[in-house]
Amino acid sequence: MKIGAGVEWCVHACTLLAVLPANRALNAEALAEYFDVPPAYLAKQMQALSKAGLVISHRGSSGGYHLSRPAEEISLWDITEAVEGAKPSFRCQEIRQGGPCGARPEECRRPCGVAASFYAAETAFRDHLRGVSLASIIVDAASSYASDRQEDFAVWLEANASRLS
Amino acid sequence: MKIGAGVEWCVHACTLLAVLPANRALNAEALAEYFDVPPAYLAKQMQALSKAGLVISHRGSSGGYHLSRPAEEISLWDITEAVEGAKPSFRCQEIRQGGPCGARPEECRRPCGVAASFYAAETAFRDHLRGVSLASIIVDAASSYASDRQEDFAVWLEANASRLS
DNA sequence: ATATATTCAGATAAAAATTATCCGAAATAA
DNA sequence: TTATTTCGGATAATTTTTATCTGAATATAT
Repeated sequence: MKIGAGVEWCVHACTLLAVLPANRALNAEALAEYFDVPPAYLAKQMQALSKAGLVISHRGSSGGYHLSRPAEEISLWDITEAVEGAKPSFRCQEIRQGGPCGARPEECRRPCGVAASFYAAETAFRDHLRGVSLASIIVDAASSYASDRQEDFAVWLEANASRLS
Repeated sequence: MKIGAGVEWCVHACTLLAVLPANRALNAEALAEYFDVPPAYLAKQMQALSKAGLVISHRGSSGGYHLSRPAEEISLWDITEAVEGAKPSFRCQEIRQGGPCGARPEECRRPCGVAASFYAAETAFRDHLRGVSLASIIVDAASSYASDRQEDFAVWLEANASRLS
Protein backbone atom coordinates (compact mmCIF):
# COMPACT_ATOMS: atom_id res chain seq x y z
CA MET A 1 0.00 0.00 0.00
CA LYS A 2 1.78 3.06 -1.31
CA ILE A 3 1.21 6.52 -2.66
CA GLY A 4 3.70 7.87 -5.18
CA ALA A 5 5.88 10.89 -4.56
CA GLY A 6 4.17 12.68 -7.45
CA VAL A 7 1.01 13.07 -5.38
CA GLU A 8 2.85 14.86 -2.58
CA TRP A 9 4.64 17.13 -5.03
CA CYS A 10 1.49 17.99 -6.95
CA VAL A 11 -0.49 18.80 -3.81
CA HIS A 12 2.23 21.16 -2.63
CA ALA A 13 2.51 22.65 -6.11
CA CYS A 14 -1.24 23.29 -6.11
CA THR A 15 -1.07 25.05 -2.74
CA LEU A 16 1.46 27.39 -4.33
CA LEU A 17 -0.77 27.96 -7.36
CA ALA A 18 -3.67 28.58 -4.99
CA VAL A 19 -2.06 31.61 -3.39
CA LEU A 20 -1.12 33.14 -6.75
CA PRO A 21 -2.63 36.57 -7.44
CA ALA A 22 -5.13 36.80 -10.28
CA ASN A 23 -3.72 36.56 -13.82
CA ARG A 24 -0.42 35.21 -12.66
CA ALA A 25 1.05 31.79 -13.39
CA LEU A 26 4.01 29.59 -12.40
CA ASN A 27 5.78 27.29 -14.81
CA ALA A 28 7.03 23.82 -14.00
CA GLU A 29 10.61 24.98 -13.58
CA ALA A 30 9.68 27.57 -10.96
CA LEU A 31 7.51 25.07 -9.08
CA ALA A 32 10.34 22.53 -9.10
CA GLU A 33 12.82 25.11 -7.89
CA TYR A 34 10.51 26.20 -5.07
CA PHE A 35 10.30 22.66 -3.70
CA ASP A 36 13.72 21.51 -4.84
CA VAL A 37 12.47 18.50 -6.80
CA PRO A 38 13.49 17.24 -10.28
CA PRO A 39 12.05 19.71 -12.83
CA ALA A 40 11.47 17.21 -15.65
CA TYR A 41 9.62 14.77 -13.44
CA LEU A 42 7.46 17.42 -11.81
CA ALA A 43 6.61 18.73 -15.29
CA LYS A 44 5.44 15.27 -16.24
CA GLN A 45 3.23 15.00 -13.15
CA MET A 46 1.78 18.45 -13.83
CA GLN A 47 0.59 17.12 -17.16
CA ALA A 48 -1.70 14.79 -15.27
CA LEU A 49 -3.23 17.71 -13.39
CA SER A 50 -3.69 19.57 -16.66
CA LYS A 51 -5.28 16.52 -18.27
CA ALA A 52 -7.66 16.17 -15.33
CA GLY A 53 -8.66 19.81 -15.69
CA LEU A 54 -7.44 20.85 -12.25
CA VAL A 55 -4.96 23.36 -13.63
CA ILE A 56 -4.88 25.48 -16.78
CA SER A 57 -1.64 25.53 -18.71
CA HIS A 58 -0.48 28.47 -20.79
CA ARG A 59 2.09 27.83 -23.44
CA GLY A 60 4.56 30.20 -24.90
CA SER A 61 6.63 32.93 -23.37
CA SER A 62 5.50 33.95 -19.88
CA GLY A 63 3.28 30.90 -19.72
CA GLY A 64 2.77 28.57 -16.80
CA TYR A 65 0.10 26.96 -14.67
CA HIS A 66 -2.73 28.27 -12.57
CA LEU A 67 -5.71 26.60 -10.89
CA SER A 68 -8.83 26.07 -12.96
CA ARG A 69 -11.17 26.74 -10.02
CA PRO A 70 -11.15 28.09 -6.47
CA ALA A 71 -9.01 26.25 -3.94
CA GLU A 72 -12.16 25.56 -1.92
CA GLU A 73 -13.39 23.37 -4.78
CA ILE A 74 -10.28 21.22 -5.18
CA SER A 75 -9.85 18.31 -2.77
CA LEU A 76 -6.82 16.21 -1.99
CA TRP A 77 -8.63 13.30 -3.59
CA ASP A 78 -9.07 15.25 -6.84
CA ILE A 79 -5.31 15.60 -7.02
CA THR A 80 -4.56 12.05 -5.90
CA GLU A 81 -6.94 10.62 -8.46
CA ALA A 82 -5.51 12.80 -11.23
CA VAL A 83 -1.94 11.68 -10.53
CA GLU A 84 -2.39 8.05 -9.50
CA GLY A 85 -5.42 7.14 -11.55
CA ALA A 86 -8.78 5.84 -10.40
CA LYS A 87 -7.92 2.15 -10.19
CA PRO A 88 -8.74 0.56 -6.82
CA SER A 89 -5.79 -0.22 -4.54
CA PHE A 90 -7.10 -3.73 -3.96
CA ARG A 91 -7.16 -5.57 -7.25
CA CYS A 92 -9.16 -8.72 -6.73
CA GLN A 93 -7.74 -11.66 -8.64
CA GLU A 94 -10.87 -13.74 -8.07
CA ILE A 95 -8.85 -16.60 -6.68
CA ARG A 96 -12.06 -18.01 -5.26
CA GLN A 97 -12.80 -19.16 -8.82
CA GLY A 98 -9.55 -21.10 -9.15
CA GLY A 99 -8.41 -24.46 -7.77
CA PRO A 100 -10.14 -27.77 -7.11
CA CYS A 101 -13.07 -26.26 -5.18
CA GLY A 102 -13.33 -23.06 -7.19
CA ALA A 103 -16.60 -21.15 -7.27
CA ARG A 104 -18.51 -20.98 -10.55
CA PRO A 105 -18.65 -17.64 -12.40
CA GLU A 106 -22.40 -17.34 -11.78
CA GLU A 107 -21.70 -17.54 -8.04
CA CYS A 108 -19.35 -14.58 -8.34
CA ARG A 109 -21.49 -11.76 -9.62
CA ARG A 110 -20.91 -9.84 -6.44
CA PRO A 111 -17.42 -9.25 -5.00
CA CYS A 112 -16.39 -11.69 -2.29
CA GLY A 113 -16.29 -10.61 1.34
CA VAL A 114 -12.57 -10.00 1.22
CA ALA A 115 -12.72 -7.70 -1.79
CA ALA A 116 -15.83 -5.93 -0.50
CA SER A 117 -14.10 -5.17 2.78
CA PHE A 118 -11.06 -3.70 1.08
CA TYR A 119 -13.25 -1.66 -1.26
CA ALA A 120 -15.16 -0.28 1.73
CA ALA A 121 -11.93 0.60 3.52
CA GLU A 122 -10.75 2.36 0.40
CA THR A 123 -13.99 4.30 0.22
CA ALA A 124 -13.36 5.53 3.76
CA PHE A 125 -9.88 6.61 2.70
CA ARG A 126 -11.12 8.38 -0.39
CA ASP A 127 -13.99 10.09 1.38
CA HIS A 128 -11.65 11.50 3.96
CA LEU A 129 -9.43 13.03 1.28
CA ARG A 130 -12.51 14.33 -0.51
CA GLY A 131 -13.32 16.29 2.63
CA VAL A 132 -10.00 18.13 2.65
CA SER A 133 -9.78 21.12 0.30
CA LEU A 134 -6.67 22.87 -0.91
CA ALA A 135 -8.01 25.96 0.85
CA SER A 136 -7.93 24.26 4.26
CA ILE A 137 -4.36 23.11 3.66
CA ILE A 138 -3.29 26.68 2.95
CA VAL A 139 -4.89 28.00 6.12
CA ASP A 140 -3.00 25.37 8.07
CA ALA A 141 0.33 26.19 6.40
CA ALA A 142 -0.07 29.95 6.79
CA SER A 143 -0.46 29.62 10.55
CA SER A 144 2.99 28.06 10.88
CA TYR A 145 4.73 30.74 8.84
CA ALA A 146 6.46 33.58 10.70
CA SER A 147 5.93 37.09 9.29
CA ASP A 148 9.52 37.51 8.06
CA ARG A 149 9.19 34.32 6.03
CA GLN A 150 6.02 35.59 4.43
CA GLU A 151 8.06 38.52 3.10
CA ASP A 152 10.63 36.17 1.58
CA PHE A 153 7.83 34.26 -0.03
CA ALA A 154 6.22 37.41 -1.50
CA VAL A 155 9.56 38.42 -3.04
CA TRP A 156 10.08 34.98 -4.57
CA LEU A 157 6.57 34.94 -5.98
CA GLU A 158 6.95 38.39 -7.52
CA ALA A 159 10.21 37.33 -9.14
CA ASN A 160 8.94 34.02 -10.50
CA ALA A 161 5.25 34.32 -11.28
CA SER A 162 4.64 35.30 -14.88
CA ARG A 163 1.88 37.67 -15.99
CA LEU A 164 -0.89 36.44 -18.25
CA SER A 165 -2.29 38.89 -20.74
CA MET B 1 -1.90 3.41 -4.16
CA LYS B 2 -1.71 -0.34 -4.32
CA ILE B 3 -2.04 -3.45 -2.25
CA GLY B 4 0.05 -6.45 -3.25
CA ALA B 5 -1.39 -9.75 -4.39
CA GLY B 6 0.19 -11.45 -1.38
CA VAL B 7 -2.34 -9.80 0.92
CA GLU B 8 -5.28 -11.21 -1.02
CA TRP B 9 -3.74 -14.67 -1.10
CA CYS B 10 -2.90 -14.66 2.59
CA VAL B 11 -6.36 -13.53 3.63
CA HIS B 12 -7.96 -16.30 1.60
CA ALA B 13 -5.40 -18.78 2.94
CA CYS B 14 -6.29 -17.74 6.48
CA THR B 15 -9.99 -18.25 5.84
CA LEU B 16 -9.13 -21.80 4.86
CA LEU B 17 -7.03 -22.31 7.98
CA ALA B 18 -9.86 -20.84 10.01
CA VAL B 19 -12.30 -23.61 9.07
CA LEU B 20 -9.77 -26.34 9.80
CA PRO B 21 -10.84 -28.85 12.48
CA ALA B 22 -8.81 -28.85 15.71
CA ASN B 23 -5.32 -30.35 15.49
CA ARG B 24 -5.25 -30.25 11.72
CA ALA B 25 -2.93 -28.20 9.52
CA LEU B 26 -2.41 -27.30 5.85
CA ASN B 27 1.00 -26.87 4.29
CA ALA B 28 1.92 -24.19 1.77
CA GLU B 29 1.65 -26.56 -1.16
CA ALA B 30 -1.92 -27.54 -0.32
CA LEU B 31 -2.93 -23.90 0.20
CA ALA B 32 -1.39 -22.94 -3.14
CA GLU B 33 -3.14 -25.81 -4.88
CA TYR B 34 -6.47 -24.86 -3.37
CA PHE B 35 -6.28 -21.33 -4.76
CA ASP B 36 -4.22 -22.16 -7.84
CA VAL B 37 -1.43 -19.72 -7.07
CA PRO B 38 2.38 -20.17 -7.32
CA PRO B 39 3.39 -22.47 -4.40
CA ALA B 40 6.85 -20.98 -3.79
CA TYR B 41 5.57 -17.43 -3.68
CA LEU B 42 2.68 -18.24 -1.38
CA ALA B 43 5.11 -20.08 0.89
CA LYS B 44 7.19 -16.93 1.11
CA GLN B 45 4.18 -14.81 2.01
CA MET B 46 3.10 -17.32 4.64
CA GLN B 47 6.44 -16.76 6.32
CA ALA B 48 5.34 -13.20 7.01
CA LEU B 49 2.20 -14.46 8.73
CA SER B 50 4.27 -16.87 10.78
CA LYS B 51 6.74 -14.14 11.72
CA ALA B 52 3.86 -11.90 12.79
CA GLY B 53 2.50 -14.66 14.98
CA LEU B 54 -0.82 -15.00 13.15
CA VAL B 55 -0.21 -18.60 12.19
CA ILE B 56 1.75 -21.41 13.81
CA SER B 57 3.97 -23.45 11.57
CA HIS B 58 4.82 -27.08 12.15
CA ARG B 59 7.88 -28.45 10.50
CA GLY B 60 8.60 -31.99 9.54
CA SER B 61 6.41 -34.71 8.19
CA SER B 62 2.69 -34.00 8.37
CA GLY B 63 3.46 -30.41 9.30
CA GLY B 64 1.78 -27.29 8.01
CA TYR B 65 0.08 -24.14 9.19
CA HIS B 66 -2.83 -23.38 11.49
CA LEU B 67 -4.12 -20.18 13.05
CA SER B 68 -2.56 -19.05 16.30
CA ARG B 69 -5.85 -17.71 17.69
CA PRO B 70 -9.60 -17.75 16.99
CA ALA B 71 -10.75 -16.28 13.66
CA GLU B 72 -12.78 -13.73 15.63
CA GLU B 73 -9.53 -12.26 16.91
CA ILE B 74 -7.77 -11.88 13.56
CA SER B 75 -8.66 -8.83 11.48
CA LEU B 76 -7.97 -8.08 7.85
CA TRP B 77 -5.64 -5.35 9.03
CA ASP B 78 -3.62 -7.84 11.08
CA ILE B 79 -2.97 -9.79 7.89
CA THR B 80 -2.39 -6.72 5.71
CA GLU B 81 0.12 -5.32 8.18
CA ALA B 82 1.92 -8.64 8.49
CA VAL B 83 2.34 -8.99 4.72
CA GLU B 84 2.87 -5.39 3.60
CA GLY B 85 4.58 -4.01 6.67
CA ALA B 86 3.52 -1.15 8.92
CA LYS B 87 5.01 1.69 6.87
CA PRO B 88 2.49 4.44 6.04
CA SER B 89 1.28 4.60 2.43
CA PHE B 90 2.02 8.31 2.30
CA ARG B 91 5.72 8.80 2.81
CA CYS B 92 6.26 12.49 3.47
CA GLN B 93 9.45 13.77 1.87
CA GLU B 94 9.29 17.01 3.83
CA ILE B 95 9.59 19.06 0.68
CA ARG B 96 8.41 22.07 2.67
CA GLN B 97 11.93 22.18 4.10
CA GLY B 98 13.59 22.38 0.66
CA GLY B 99 13.94 25.20 -1.84
CA PRO B 100 14.46 28.96 -1.54
CA CYS B 101 11.62 29.50 0.97
CA GLY B 102 12.02 26.22 2.83
CA ALA B 103 10.74 25.92 6.37
CA ARG B 104 13.28 25.52 9.17
CA PRO B 105 13.51 22.14 10.94
CA GLU B 106 12.20 23.64 14.19
CA GLU B 107 9.07 24.73 12.33
CA CYS B 108 8.47 21.15 11.25
CA ARG B 109 8.05 19.23 14.46
CA ARG B 110 4.49 18.38 13.53
CA PRO B 111 3.55 16.92 10.13
CA CYS B 112 2.36 19.46 7.58
CA GLY B 113 -1.32 19.71 6.69
CA VAL B 114 -0.84 17.60 3.59
CA ALA B 115 0.86 14.73 5.39
CA ALA B 116 -1.56 14.95 8.34
CA SER B 117 -4.54 14.64 5.99
CA PHE B 118 -3.13 11.57 4.27
CA TYR B 119 -2.26 10.00 7.61
CA ALA B 120 -5.82 10.59 8.80
CA ALA B 121 -7.25 9.08 5.63
CA GLU B 122 -5.02 6.09 6.12
CA THR B 123 -6.19 5.75 9.70
CA ALA B 124 -9.77 5.58 8.41
CA PHE B 125 -8.70 2.85 5.98
CA ARG B 126 -6.87 0.90 8.64
CA ASP B 127 -9.66 1.22 11.20
CA HIS B 128 -12.14 -0.16 8.73
CA LEU B 129 -10.01 -3.24 8.12
CA ARG B 130 -9.47 -3.62 11.85
CA GLY B 131 -13.23 -3.94 12.19
CA VAL B 132 -13.46 -6.91 9.83
CA SER B 133 -12.56 -10.27 11.35
CA LEU B 134 -11.68 -13.46 9.53
CA ALA B 135 -14.76 -14.96 11.18
CA SER B 136 -17.09 -12.49 9.49
CA ILE B 137 -15.49 -13.20 6.12
CA ILE B 138 -16.13 -16.91 6.56
CA VAL B 139 -19.79 -16.38 7.42
CA ASP B 140 -20.13 -14.31 4.25
CA ALA B 141 -18.44 -16.94 2.09
CA ALA B 142 -20.40 -19.85 3.53
CA SER B 143 -23.71 -18.24 2.59
CA SER B 144 -22.78 -18.26 -1.11
CA TYR B 145 -21.80 -21.92 -1.13
CA ALA B 146 -24.34 -24.46 -2.35
CA SER B 147 -24.62 -27.66 -0.28
CA ASP B 148 -23.11 -29.91 -2.95
CA ARG B 149 -20.00 -27.72 -3.07
CA GLN B 150 -19.62 -27.96 0.69
CA GLU B 151 -19.31 -31.70 0.27
CA ASP B 152 -16.53 -31.28 -2.32
CA PHE B 153 -14.77 -29.00 0.08
CA ALA B 154 -15.03 -31.43 2.99
CA VAL B 155 -13.52 -34.19 0.84
CA TRP B 156 -10.63 -31.98 -0.26
CA LEU B 157 -9.94 -30.92 3.30
CA GLU B 158 -9.93 -34.47 4.58
CA ALA B 159 -7.51 -35.46 1.83
CA ASN B 160 -5.13 -32.53 2.33
CA ALA B 161 -5.18 -31.48 5.95
CA SER B 162 -2.47 -33.15 7.96
CA ARG B 163 -2.91 -34.37 11.53
CA LEU B 164 -0.87 -32.87 14.32
CA SER B 165 0.05 -35.16 17.18
C1' DA C 1 19.09 -44.31 14.83
C1' DT C 2 18.00 -43.56 10.21
C1' DA C 3 15.38 -41.99 6.48
C1' DT C 4 11.87 -39.07 4.88
C1' DA C 5 9.15 -35.10 4.70
C1' DT C 6 8.48 -30.35 5.57
C1' DT C 7 9.20 -25.52 6.86
C1' DC C 8 12.42 -21.75 7.07
C1' DA C 9 15.68 -18.32 5.60
C1' DG C 10 18.22 -16.42 2.28
C1' DA C 11 20.13 -16.07 -2.47
C1' DT C 12 18.78 -15.22 -6.92
C1' DA C 13 16.29 -13.56 -10.81
C1' DA C 14 12.47 -12.07 -13.88
C1' DA C 15 8.80 -8.76 -14.50
C1' DA C 16 6.49 -4.61 -13.55
C1' DA C 17 6.01 -0.09 -11.65
C1' DT C 18 8.05 4.02 -10.23
C1' DT C 19 11.09 7.66 -10.80
C1' DA C 20 13.57 10.46 -13.90
C1' DT C 21 15.47 12.64 -18.22
C1' DC C 22 15.43 14.28 -22.84
C1' DC C 23 13.77 15.93 -27.31
C1' DG C 24 10.80 17.37 -31.11
C1' DA C 25 6.35 19.44 -32.08
C1' DA C 26 2.95 22.73 -31.01
C1' DA C 27 1.69 27.04 -29.23
C1' DT C 28 2.29 31.59 -27.34
C1' DA C 29 4.31 36.17 -26.48
C1' DA C 30 7.44 39.70 -27.76
C1' DT D 1 10.14 36.14 -37.18
C1' DT D 2 12.39 34.79 -32.86
C1' DA D 3 12.60 33.23 -28.35
C1' DT D 4 10.24 30.90 -24.89
C1' DT D 5 7.40 27.45 -22.91
C1' DT D 6 4.32 23.54 -22.46
C1' DC D 7 3.00 19.10 -24.28
C1' DG D 8 3.48 14.40 -25.54
C1' DG D 9 6.14 10.70 -26.38
C1' DA D 10 10.46 8.07 -26.30
C1' DT D 11 13.84 6.43 -23.43
C1' DA D 12 16.25 4.86 -19.44
C1' DA D 13 17.61 4.15 -14.46
C1' DT D 14 16.00 2.61 -10.19
C1' DT D 15 13.11 0.31 -7.12
C1' DT D 16 9.47 -2.79 -5.96
C1' DT D 17 6.91 -6.68 -6.78
C1' DT D 18 6.53 -11.20 -8.11
C1' DA D 19 8.55 -15.57 -8.37
C1' DT D 20 11.82 -19.53 -8.00
C1' DC D 21 15.29 -22.35 -6.02
C1' DT D 22 18.54 -24.32 -2.63
C1' DG D 23 20.53 -25.70 1.64
C1' DA D 24 19.87 -25.90 6.62
C1' DA D 25 16.99 -26.90 10.42
C1' DT D 26 13.42 -29.57 12.27
C1' DA D 27 9.90 -32.85 13.02
C1' DT D 28 7.80 -37.27 11.96
C1' DA D 29 7.81 -42.09 10.58
C1' DT D 30 10.04 -46.40 10.22
